Amino acid sequence: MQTNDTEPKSAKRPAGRRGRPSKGSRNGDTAETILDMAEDLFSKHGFHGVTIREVAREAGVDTALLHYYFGTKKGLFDAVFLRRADVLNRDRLEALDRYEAEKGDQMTAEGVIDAFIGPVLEWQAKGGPGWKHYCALVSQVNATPVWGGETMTRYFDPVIRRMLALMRKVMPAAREEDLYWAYQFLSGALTLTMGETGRLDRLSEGLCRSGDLDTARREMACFAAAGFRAVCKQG
Amino acid sequence: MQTNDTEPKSAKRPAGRRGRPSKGSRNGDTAETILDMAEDLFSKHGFHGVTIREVAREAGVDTALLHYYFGTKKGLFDAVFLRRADVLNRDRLEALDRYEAEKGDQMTAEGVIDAFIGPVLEWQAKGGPGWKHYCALVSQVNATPVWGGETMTRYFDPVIRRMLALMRKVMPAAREEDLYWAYQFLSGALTLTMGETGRLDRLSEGLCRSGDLDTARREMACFAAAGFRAVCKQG
DNA sequence: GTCTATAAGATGATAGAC
DNA sequence: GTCTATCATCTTATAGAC
Repeated sequence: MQTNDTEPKSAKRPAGRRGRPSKGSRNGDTAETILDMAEDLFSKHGFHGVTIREVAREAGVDTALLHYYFGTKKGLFDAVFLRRADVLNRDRLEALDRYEAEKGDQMTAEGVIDAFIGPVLEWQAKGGPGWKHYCALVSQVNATPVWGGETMTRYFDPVIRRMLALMRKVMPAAREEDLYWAYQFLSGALTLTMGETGRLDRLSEGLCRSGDLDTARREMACFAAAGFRAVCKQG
Repeated sequence: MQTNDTEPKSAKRPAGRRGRPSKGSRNGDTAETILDMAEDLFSKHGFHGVTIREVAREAGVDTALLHYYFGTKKGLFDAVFLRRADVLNRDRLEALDRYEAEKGDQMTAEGVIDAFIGPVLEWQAKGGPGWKHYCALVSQVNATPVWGGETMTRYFDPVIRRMLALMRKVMPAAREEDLYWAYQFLSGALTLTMGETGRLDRLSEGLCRSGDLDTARREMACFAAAGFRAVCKQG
């Protein structure tokens, strides 16, 4: 229905229960449409702020169908969260690997951070509305106590560990604690940017746009690289 | 009930409708107890994840009383959010003013940022559980689309503008866009830290603790100051 | 696969007694 | 101030027809 999400790579389809529909609604995949609508609504109102009736209405189906595909409301949410996590993880690991292979011991903090944040901001900018919604959802989950932290850990820790491994090569004398704190600040900067809340636009009275993700990427790499170096007493 | 919130300054009491209770429950201020419980629950589950019945039960009163004091559920939420915002804004403006008065044109980026984040992390560390809940709540609201951004703007913009004004004095040649982007990254770092989600603890396998706010303050000032300088091409 | 019908309970809010 | 009682609505979820 709105999944024009085929820019950097190609999406997966880990549907809640089945894979192939065949008839009925004129579009290709009903489960996918449900996920798109759920993604949109969850990203705007959070898990508790959305009812499965709203999702069903937006998707043009009955609530019973959501239960058929995803079991429970939580099952629907998890399916939404998982769908793009795989794509994101693959692209980010690939970007970090490629960067290391290219530069070897010529790597810089800027380069590592750019490889880490690049795929995210790329999808957010060019992946269509679905990806924008997904990024906003991740931004919210990251700020949700207890289960939000656990969810982020479960899905995204490997990429973060890979990034930190590269950063250790760039700054061999860095203390471990400093690296972790610096990562936390980068994480906050990235997830807030993924929210595109429009706060920056209002604050700067239109001078900056939250949606200008090329600028965000450049500025964030510069800001965070300097931050890493300072905190880790390097350069 | 749990408001041992008298460390840096003293709290205000902008109760929803009345000021003075007189009899009934053995504690001093019923409305304040309701606010404490609502603050706790909202900070853990978000606005939609909490029912006024739960708040009433935790506070040991009937739901009708919540409506008596705060009108609607949204009214209750706003009262929670406003209660400590005044205290926070006063302290932060004061800290920035004091820093400028002390240092004049000897100010540094580190110093400005420390004055900006100091009062927040101070309350979070030493203000008791109520302040911890409040900080986690702000962290979530900051990541909430549309109304979250508007809420943050409404309550906290003056402090931010004051901080940016001082930063302009420290770095007179900085471009405005760069200042705003740098602020956004600092904001993300600060609000994520205010969440104390425990994510850092898990990621670092216990090496760093989210609740170690003295370290957070020191590292954040160092990280963000270097970031500001780099992005604004100064120093 | 998709829908109708409905169970079984929770929700925000109000009127009015004390 | 505080509670009891209640309304009208909405909630997730399931059974079963087509």
